[in-house]
Amino acid sequence: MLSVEAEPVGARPGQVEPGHIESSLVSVDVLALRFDAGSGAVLLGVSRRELEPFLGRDALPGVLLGRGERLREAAVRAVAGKLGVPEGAVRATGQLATFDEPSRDPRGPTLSIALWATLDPARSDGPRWAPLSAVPPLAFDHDRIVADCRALLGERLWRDPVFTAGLLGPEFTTAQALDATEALTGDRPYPANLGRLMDRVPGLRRTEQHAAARAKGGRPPLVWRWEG
Amino acid sequence: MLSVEAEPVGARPGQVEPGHIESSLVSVDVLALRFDAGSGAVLLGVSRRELEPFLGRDALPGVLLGRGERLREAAVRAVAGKLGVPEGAVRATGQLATFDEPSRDPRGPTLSIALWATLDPARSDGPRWAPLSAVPPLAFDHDRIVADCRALLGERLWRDPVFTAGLLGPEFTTAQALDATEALTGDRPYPANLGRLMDRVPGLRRTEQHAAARAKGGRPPLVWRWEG
DNA sequence: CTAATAGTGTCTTTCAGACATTATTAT
DNA sequence: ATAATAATGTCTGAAAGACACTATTAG
Repeated sequence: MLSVEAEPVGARPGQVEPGHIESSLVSVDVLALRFDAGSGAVLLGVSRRELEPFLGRDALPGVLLGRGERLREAAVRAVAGKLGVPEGAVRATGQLATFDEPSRDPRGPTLSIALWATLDPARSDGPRWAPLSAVPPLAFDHDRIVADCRALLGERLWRDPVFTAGLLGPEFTTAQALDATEALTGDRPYPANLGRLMDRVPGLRRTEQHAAARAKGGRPPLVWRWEG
Repeated sequence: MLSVEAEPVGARPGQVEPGHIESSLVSVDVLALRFDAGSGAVLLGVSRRELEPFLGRDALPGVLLGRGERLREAAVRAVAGKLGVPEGAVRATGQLATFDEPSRDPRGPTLSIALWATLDPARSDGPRWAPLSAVPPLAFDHDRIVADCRALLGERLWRDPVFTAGLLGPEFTTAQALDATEALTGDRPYPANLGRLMDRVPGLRRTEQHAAARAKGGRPPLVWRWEG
C-alpha cells in the first residue's frame, strides 16, 4: 500500500516504483463561511490570486498540504494566509469531498481536498466575501467545487450541530435561521416548520428572549441558543 | 467523534514553510464489497501483508496514488493487485472519507483516501473475504476506517442507485435485499417496509418473476431488476 | 390606524416502524 | 398436514409541507 512496497510489475499508468515516489500534489481548498447576522447572508471567502496561473482571478483560499500536516491545520493556514482571518476566528472545520481531475491545475496533477470552515464574523472581516448564492466565476475548477459542495453544505445544516453552531454562532434568531437555510439549500422553509426542526436539533434551545426589533418595525424574533 | 465528522478547531502544532513542498504521501484504501447472493453476506476484501510493517496481518487493499492518477484508477489497481480481482469485475467506485492522522502509518505521514468499490461476485472470487459484520483486526488504522465507513455505506444503500446496483447486481430478490441491508446497517428491516422503500428507488422495478425456491422450502421470493 | 415582521395552530401528505395475516413452497 | 419462507394489509407515529391566523413592533 505504501511506496516501499513492490507493486506487481505490469505496464500500468500511474504505477509507483519502490523508492521513487512521484505523487500528485495535495492542495486543501476551503469553503470559508461567514454568516452576516445583519443581512442574513452566508458569505464565502475568496482570495484574489497574485500568481500565475489565473493571476488576478478570484479563487477559493487554498494551500498545499504539508508533510504530516492535518487537513484542518492546512485549512486554518489557508484561511489565515489567503483571507487574512486570524486562526482563532475559525470555529470549526470538516471534510467535504476530494477532486481528482488531473488537469484541474495547469501546473500539473493536483488533488484538491475540499473542506468547509466556519468563521466568527466579528473577527474575520476582510475585503473579499461573496454571497454563497452569487459567487463570481472562480479560477481552476473552483466553480465546480463550489457547486458540488454547496449541496453537501445544505445537507449538513441542522443535521451537524458542530457545523451549524459554527456557522450561526452561539445564539441567533429565527429570522437568521431562515436566511441561512435559504442561502445553503436555495429554499426558504416555512417558519413553523423550521421551528419544529430546530426543536429537535440536539443542544439547541428555544429561549424566552426576543431580539431587538428591526429598524422597519415588526415583531422581534425569538432567540435560540446552544447549550453546553 | 468520527474523523469524517466536523471537528472544532483547537490547538495546532506544526507549520509548513511556503516554497518548500514536502507533502504527505497519498494512499487509496479500498473497501471492496462483494455480495454473495447465496448466503446473503456482504463480503469485504482483505489482503495479507507481505512486507513490514504489519507483515502477515490483514489490511484493506491499498496503493499509493500515482502522479496524475485518478482515485478510481488507483482503487481498481489496488483491488486488482492486492485481491487478484480483474479490472473488469469492478462495477463502480466512489469516495468515502479521508483519514489524515499523521501517525497512522509508522513509516511516515500518509494520507489515506478511503473509497468503496463494488465487485461482480462471479468474477472476483479469491482467498480472503470477510463478512462486513465480522471483519478481523486489520493493520494500520484500518479498523477505524472500516468502522467509520460502514456507517457511510449504510447511509448510501438505497439512496445511491449506482452503489446499490453495483453491490446487488442487475437483479436480486427481496430476501437478498433484506440481507444486504442488515449487513450494511446492522438492522434488518421489515419486508413490507423495505419493499415500499425499494418501490421509491429510481430505476428499480419490482418484477412479476419469482426466483427459484430455496432448498428448505418456502415461498419463492420476488425478483427486482434495474431498468436502463 | 397601517405596514412590516414574526410566531402559532392545524390540516395534509409522506414515510418509517411494527406487526398480524395470508400465500407459496418442500417434505 | 407441517415447517419454512415470503408477501401483503394495516395501524401507528414521526416528520415534512403548506397555509391561515394571531401577535408584536415602528411609524
